[in-house]
Amino acid sequence: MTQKTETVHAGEALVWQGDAADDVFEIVEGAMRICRILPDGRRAILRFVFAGEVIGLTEGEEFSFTAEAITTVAVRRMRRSRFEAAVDADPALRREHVALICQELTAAQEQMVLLGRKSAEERVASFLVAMMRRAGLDDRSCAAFDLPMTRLDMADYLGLTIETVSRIMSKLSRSGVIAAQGRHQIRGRNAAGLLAIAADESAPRALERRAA
Amino acid sequence: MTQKTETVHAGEALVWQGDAADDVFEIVEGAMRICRILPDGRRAILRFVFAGEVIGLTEGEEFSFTAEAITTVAVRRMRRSRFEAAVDADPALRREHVALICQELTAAQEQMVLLGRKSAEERVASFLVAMMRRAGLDDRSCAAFDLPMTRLDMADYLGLTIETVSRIMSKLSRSGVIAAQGRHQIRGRNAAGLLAIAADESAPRALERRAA
DNA sequence: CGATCCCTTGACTTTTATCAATAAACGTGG
DNA sequence: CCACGTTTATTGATAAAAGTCAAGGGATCG
Repeated sequence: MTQKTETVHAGEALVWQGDAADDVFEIVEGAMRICRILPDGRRAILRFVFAGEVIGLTEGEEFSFTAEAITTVAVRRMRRSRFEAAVDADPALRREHVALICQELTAAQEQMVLLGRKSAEERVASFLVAMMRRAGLDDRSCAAFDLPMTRLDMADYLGLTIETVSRIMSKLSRSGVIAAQGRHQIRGRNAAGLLAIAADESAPRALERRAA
Repeated sequence: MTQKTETVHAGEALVWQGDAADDVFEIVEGAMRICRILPDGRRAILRFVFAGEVIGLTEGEEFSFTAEAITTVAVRRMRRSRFEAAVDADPALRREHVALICQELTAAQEQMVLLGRKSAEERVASFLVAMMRRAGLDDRSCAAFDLPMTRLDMADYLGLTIETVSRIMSKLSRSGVIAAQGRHQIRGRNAAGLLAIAADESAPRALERRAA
């Protein structure tokens, strides 16, 4: 069961946009970024992938993105054909497969709201909240959590520039909402404050409900 | 086979964010918008849905969005439980189901790039190209196509304001790339020009390929 | 310990949003 | 079918937010 893993060093690519999508990968350890590049070089990061998550679930013939290691990464590689056959054969696996894709879609939708309608400060706060939760921290916790990616990665994920991200991180530190411990570790100091800044949807259903 | 359809009039909601997601809908005729609202009232449109497309494929317990009719819409309603059972029972249907979800995810990813990294003009041009293609028009065609949604809908979909959308539509008209025929119909006059403005990724793989 | 890379901060510019005033399209009823 | 009222869109002037350019400061890694 414990299959061998491959190592991808920080900064190296696991797959390139345009490569034949013959494999599916499970991240065993570390963090990766999923990028897409515009013709003139602008970069968008579609998502970050952490240990336990899967890359390549929904690809067609070719990968539509480049996947690069942020830290040293350990991955398990599976032949797509074998993977798909296994999923197809097992109803439980099938359900899990669909659930994973749906989760990815849900995350993408939240990101569209963030990119389309939130201010720079709200974007950074939302991102920090998401990272905090991913680390398994409670919304009231003040424990530290990692931010393995660079400011540039954050900027390309949040649709901002590195300078804007940096300024907002500084501002949040100054106002005591977070406390930076080096560049890649944050201690939440006031998670409620972060949450308030994030402007996250608590669905004001009543407000919208005018017509039947 | 030809089940009865329900009618949703322009401006009415088919489902509300927060409603129990007990049904799946197929749009038979017309166009809808899928919206999410932030607590302070800001609105994001996640996608537009046209005839032949399905709403509610990936929802959990509750709908995470509000679906409103842009034009008069005819929908076929299916009980989710029946729908899921049918999909689960038929391998071909299962594949189609997964393919549809993947398509939605692909669209969401392209939208993330648009919202995160494209200028206002590029966003509008990309949108017009997409609408042109959806209408079945060739990239060299100069036929007219419909834009059923309002400028506000476009703005909320593209992460812009109504004024910016309007200004850019005017600019594209002035420069002869499109020709407006009323508010809701566009004649492409120079699809290549639109395409060039759209800054769409033609994956410059070679450029990026530095490291092994 | 030194070199590099990444990040931070400041000054200034650009883009897009906001506010406000028309103007054009649409729908309704006469 | 036309006139009117309403809604939606356009345009202009101004403001705000974020981007760009540039200089320095801190981490981090051999």
